[in-house]
Amino acid sequence: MAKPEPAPAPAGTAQPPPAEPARPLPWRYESSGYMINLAARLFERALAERIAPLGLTTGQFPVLLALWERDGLAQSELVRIVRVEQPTMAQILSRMERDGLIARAADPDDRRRALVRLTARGWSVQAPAVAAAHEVNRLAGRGLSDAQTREFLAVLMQMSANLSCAAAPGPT
Amino acid sequence: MAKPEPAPAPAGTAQPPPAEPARPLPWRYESSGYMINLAARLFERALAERIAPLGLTTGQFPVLLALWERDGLAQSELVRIVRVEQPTMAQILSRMERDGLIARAADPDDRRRALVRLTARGWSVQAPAVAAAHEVNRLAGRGLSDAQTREFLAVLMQMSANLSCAAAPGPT
DNA sequence: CAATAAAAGATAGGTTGCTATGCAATTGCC
DNA sequence: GGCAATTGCATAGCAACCTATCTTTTATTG
Repeated sequence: MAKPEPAPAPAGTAQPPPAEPARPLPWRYESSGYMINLAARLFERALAERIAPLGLTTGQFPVLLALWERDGLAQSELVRIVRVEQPTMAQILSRMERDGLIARAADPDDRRRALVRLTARGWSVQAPAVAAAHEVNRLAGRGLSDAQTREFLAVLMQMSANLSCAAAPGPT
Repeated sequence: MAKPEPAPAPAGTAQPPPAEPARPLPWRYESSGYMINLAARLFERALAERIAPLGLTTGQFPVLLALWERDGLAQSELVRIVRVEQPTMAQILSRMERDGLIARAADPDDRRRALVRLTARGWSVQAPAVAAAHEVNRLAGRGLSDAQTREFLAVLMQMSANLSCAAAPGPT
């Protein structure tokens, strides 16, 4: 019947002695990729429901972070910063323009480029949106020490770097 | 001009003395949610390009893992195991059926339920697909000790548990 | 037993991600 | 100067997520 399987008991926490014959964790829970994917979806859901009242979506968030830090970037620069593919960025920017968060103006120096500028509304959501993101991070990190969180972030960075410049093993 | 920003140097690795005035890392790199989202996308890309030759996609992978472990599950059980919403599962199963990975048969005991069974092709991709996933995990974890990886997985589980039963703070 | 509630699944519509492709503007090279 | 390569962006099409809603079947309950 396949038990409900509602999140494996938080590892590292003491558990009552298992009445069952110590069923081993399914393999997936020892796979970094599987667990990262799961955690990423949970983070996204948690953020989505908190920024929806602001009229924001999760995909817009990294773009806003970049623009709040430096307004007037071109699409190609946002692509490099946010690290999504160019058509993904084009699509997100279209919706942000539609929703009045940004405006695009042609770059006079290079007519191929379109500079992205925040509107008043784009600026106005900064404080509450950042607060929502902080709250999700705080909630997720409950029960973890600062050292654990820092080490966790360091591992994430190492893994991202490992996967960044790693195409599939070419059939040499 | 916004520097290229091609992956922040892998933290924990020695870096040459910064010639620049020690520009602080943008805030996003200290956000668990941001970094998990980034890592998850990189994992997904790496897995996708390795299982594409098998005719598989990343969304099908968790479903296959569940079915390889126990064939003949109902859609609702897969939903609980894989932890996606029901319409997402329905869509993935439709494509898997279309692609000849699974077959759906009505449950004689409950005519609402449709039992999902692997086809011969669904079984045949198990070994190479699992090997591909292992390779991605191994690649991502390069330079990390076993202890680091275990601690990393424990943190991911804790965060997933924290975010699982955590709706937004009701406007009480 | 009949009416209602709950559960399983399908469908519609939206966002985010990808690849592949096409077009226009700029750059490089002879 | 002129032609090719590169760069910036848009579009089409698909997969994987989501919420909202509907139908059908089973379970509950008065």
